[in-house]
Amino acid sequence: MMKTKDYELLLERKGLKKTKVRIALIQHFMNMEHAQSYNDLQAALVSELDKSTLYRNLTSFEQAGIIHRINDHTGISKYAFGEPQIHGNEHAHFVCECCETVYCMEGLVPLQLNIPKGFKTNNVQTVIKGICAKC
Amino acid sequence: MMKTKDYELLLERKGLKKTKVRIALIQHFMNMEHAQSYNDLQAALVSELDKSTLYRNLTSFEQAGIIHRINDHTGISKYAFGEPQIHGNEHAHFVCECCETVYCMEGLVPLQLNIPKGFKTNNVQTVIKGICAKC
DNA sequence: TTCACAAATGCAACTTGGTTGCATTTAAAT
DNA sequence: ATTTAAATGCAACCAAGTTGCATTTGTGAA
Repeated sequence: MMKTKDYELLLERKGLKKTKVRIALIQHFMNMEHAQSYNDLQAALVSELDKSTLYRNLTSFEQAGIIHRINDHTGISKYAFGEPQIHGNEHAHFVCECCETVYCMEGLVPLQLNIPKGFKTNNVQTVIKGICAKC
Repeated sequence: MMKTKDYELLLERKGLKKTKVRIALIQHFMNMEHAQSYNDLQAALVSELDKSTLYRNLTSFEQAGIIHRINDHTGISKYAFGEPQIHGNEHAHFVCECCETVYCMEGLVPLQLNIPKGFKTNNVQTVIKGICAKC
């Protein structure tokens, strides 16, 4: 997929400084296929990363479109590589009720709702709960 | 719709004691057309209700199917009268990006996702963000 | 009606995800 | 090498929600 050093190009393109923390973070996101919580990240990035630094970088990355934030209805935000918009529509997320892993589901969400008059839809977010292939 | 004292029948039927707090709570839910946050409830139920009592009752009510909990992706749970299951499918929720009001949307959510092999879907929750009729 | 018991309440203390203010450090442009 | 704005780390903080425990209250049986 991505060549070595592509994360540096990514940071450059977004006008973000290439700091140690950011490079470690972005590499980790590229290696993980599942969404990561704050705790996942803190545990994975061995070198005791500061809480506020981590959260601030997650926010920067999200704003830059490097990662997207996922709310899996546990109240705890998770983050995954890539922008939420795929083909102009948001993708759905699958939350395993057993292992709590969050998967990004490719494929559009065809949705025909009867929204009442006067309501303007901006975006639709779908969370699917169930049991994943591993459980 | 509901006759006077129906909330008492509701509590009885669910095997819940008819306490002052519960009667006030359930009446409030019946009068409110929109989802209520902890703060909404605390502000509405004038008689300084205890935090843990309120949360515990919200949990009981949810388990009994009197109310349902809604996650509108702000990280703050909201609660609305009624069960989430309508015709065997969960209804969608509309969150106004302006006034933050959460509306329960009637009507099914027809959904055709390509869930990968080995994934078992239990339920689907949809949050629609946009601008409501009042804003 | 009263008695007894389980369940509900209220209080305080705690947990946790996330934020903020500020001094120090560092990336990178000149 | 110098400068400067942005990033980091630390501590203190905030808010949503939970827990343990003593007290009160609803309810069913005597």
